[in-house]
Order: sequence, then C-alpha cells, then structure tokens
Amino acid sequence: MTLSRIILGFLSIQPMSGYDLMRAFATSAAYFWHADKAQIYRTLARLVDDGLARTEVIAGTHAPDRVLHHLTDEGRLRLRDWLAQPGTPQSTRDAFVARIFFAGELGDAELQSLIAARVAETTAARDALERIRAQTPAADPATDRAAWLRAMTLDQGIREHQEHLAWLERLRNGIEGAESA
Amino acid sequence: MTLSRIILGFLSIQPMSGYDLMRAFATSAAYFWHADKAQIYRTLARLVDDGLARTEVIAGTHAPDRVLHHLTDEGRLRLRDWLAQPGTPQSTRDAFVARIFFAGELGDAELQSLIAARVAETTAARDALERIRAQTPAADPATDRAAWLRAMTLDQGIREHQEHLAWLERLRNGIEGAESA
DNA sequence: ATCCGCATGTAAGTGGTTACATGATTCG
DNA sequence: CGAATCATGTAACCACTTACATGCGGAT
Repeated sequence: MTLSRIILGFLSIQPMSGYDLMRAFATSAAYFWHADKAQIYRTLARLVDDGLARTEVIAGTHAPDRVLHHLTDEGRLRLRDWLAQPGTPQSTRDAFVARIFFAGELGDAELQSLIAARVAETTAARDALERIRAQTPAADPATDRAAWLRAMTLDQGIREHQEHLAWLERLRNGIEGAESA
Repeated sequence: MTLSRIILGFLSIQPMSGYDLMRAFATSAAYFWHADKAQIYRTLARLVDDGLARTEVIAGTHAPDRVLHHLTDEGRLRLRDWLAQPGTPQSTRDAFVARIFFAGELGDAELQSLIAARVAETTAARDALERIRAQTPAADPATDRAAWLRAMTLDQGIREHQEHLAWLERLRNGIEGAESA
C-alpha cells in the first residue's frame, strides 16, 4: 500500500519507467523507503490495472524500449487521499541495533569490527545523500514548497546518519575505555 | 531470520513465554524491532522444531498456563553466530517521511495537522523509552557490558526521537513562515 | 572479446499483517 | 456485571526478497 502511494508520488513529479523508479528508490528515496525491483514492476502493473497509472511505450532509438508510466486523474486523487491521511505509527526495524542490544557475549574485537563495518556503511550512505543535496538547488518554503519539503527530508536523512555515526563513536570509545581499565 | 535471532537474544537473558516476548517487543525492543504476536508464536514454534529452544509448561495457579521457552545449547550457538555476522545493510521504511517528501500539494492546515499527529506519536514513544530508562540502573562497560550495550541502544532511541521532534519543529516553523510571507 | 549499464520482467520462497477464536482473572 | 488484562493460538492474505532469465549498446 505505502509503496504504491510512493510510486504515485514519483509519477506525480514526472512520468517514469520501472527502471527510473529503481534509481529513484536507490537515491532520493533511500532515506525513507526501500523497494526491490521485483516489487516495483509488480506494483506498477497493479497501478495500471486499477486505473491509477497508464503506460506509454517509448521505442528505443539506440537503447531498449522504455515503458513510461503516467499518473491518471484517478491516481492523483488517490495520492492526495494518502498524503492527507494521518499515518499509522510506523514499525522500526534495524538489525544492527538489535545485534548491539544483545551483543554482551561478543568479544571486544568482534564488537569493534561490527561497529567499523557499520561506520563504513553509514558514512557511504550519508555521502550519497550529500552528493544528491549538492546537486539540488536551495529551496524556499514560500516559493516552491514541494522542493523545500524534499530538501527538508534529505537534510534530515543526512543529520540522522551523522547522529548515528556519533553514537557508533561513543560505543567504540566505551568499549576501548573498558578494555584499558 | 532476524526476528528468530532477536527472540533467541531475549531467551538468552531469561526464559520467556510468547506473551512475555510480546511485551518485550512492545517496550524494550520497540526502538529497533517490531513484531506481531502471530509472528512471535509462529517463530517460537519453529525454534522449538529446530531444536534452538525448548518449552516448559508452568501450570496456572490462579491464571492461564504459561509456556516458558528456554534457549538450548544449539540455540545459544546460533545466536552467537548471528551476533558476530556483519549485518546486511538494513532497509529503512518510514511512511511519514515519505508523505512529507511528496506533500507539496497539501494545504498548510493539512500539513500542520499531519505534523501535529506525528509530534504526539513521537513524544509518546520517547516518553515510553524514558520511563524504561528511569527503571534501569546505570551500567558501566567495564563491569556489565551486556547491560551497558542495552542502555546505549535505549539512549540512542531516545536521542533519535528527540532529533525527530526537532526536525518536526523546523518543518512547522518553515510552513508558518511561508504562510505569513 | 568482455564487461558494465540500461531495461525489462517471472517464479518461488519467506516474512509480516489482519482477522478470527477462546477462556480465565482482576478491578471498578 | 462489564471492561480490561493475561494468555494462548490459527487461517488467510498480502508484502517483500532472492534467484532466475533475457538482450542491447557502449566502452576498454
């Protein structure tokens, strides 16, 4: 359900192919939603079946055909309904934090190596978001609210990764301190 | 998979019934993992089938029977394997942030009411975590690392909720500023 | 020639949610 | 005496992941 509405959201910005959406989920949407390509193609097919999107085939000139998906009027209405709906409280799931919670029995070296791997992942994710932000013109809430809201979610994504890195650093220091004590 | 390992993690602290686990997921684990009761009972049954846990029925004296689940030696090994494994990068999913990302077409009032609802939710979640922390004795990494790691995840949960509230406040202010301009 | 990126999808399996079901105890 | 909480589970459905599958064009 949420995935289908997020796809409608992207189509409301511009018509997109399944592949375009894959890239959107891997980049701009990475901070708030993840979607697999199998899911994307399946969901697009359902949106077309339900009349919320329609397809337009662009013959490949020097590339494979692209199947562009346009939002229909019905689709735009449904998107709006979803946007205005107060969300059901979301369900957090983070396997790394779960590991740390139960990691009392692990040795110092194992813990530090888990943390180091996570630092690398988080840094890469933050840098990817920062690269997107660098390509995005500054936006003002009064003149272009849609762009401003997108910039605000991006900023928050970067900030959260930054906070997460600070936490990992505190963990690292705590373990080191205990080791030398 | 991750759910089954988290359950092993809880059983490694103490034997628990399905109901105990439900409460654990609703309280101490709320920050990093959510699990439905149907899932919990199904997964517990599978752990027993696979020999990673065993049951002990406690006859109810003035309450229904409880089925306590104990970790087996095999279960403890598998838990350790999972803990030491470098995690597959997790997949974020937050429907609220997704809404904000696409909410350009919503009116000020609708946006503010979405934000207000989220502030209420997040405040409640943060307060619930703070109540748990208040009941938890301070832990030191050198003396009781397991307790210290649990306290660190709890702290980080609280801090993230706090950060989220600060972001919601910036959103609120931006919308208000644009309105009056 | 070979690899990488573009572009599309299907099939099978696993994980997660919602609705259905039951019955005792405790508190107001 | 009614509602909430404790305690257990099942069935059906829906969402998500992983592996399989194909083929073109451009770069090295």
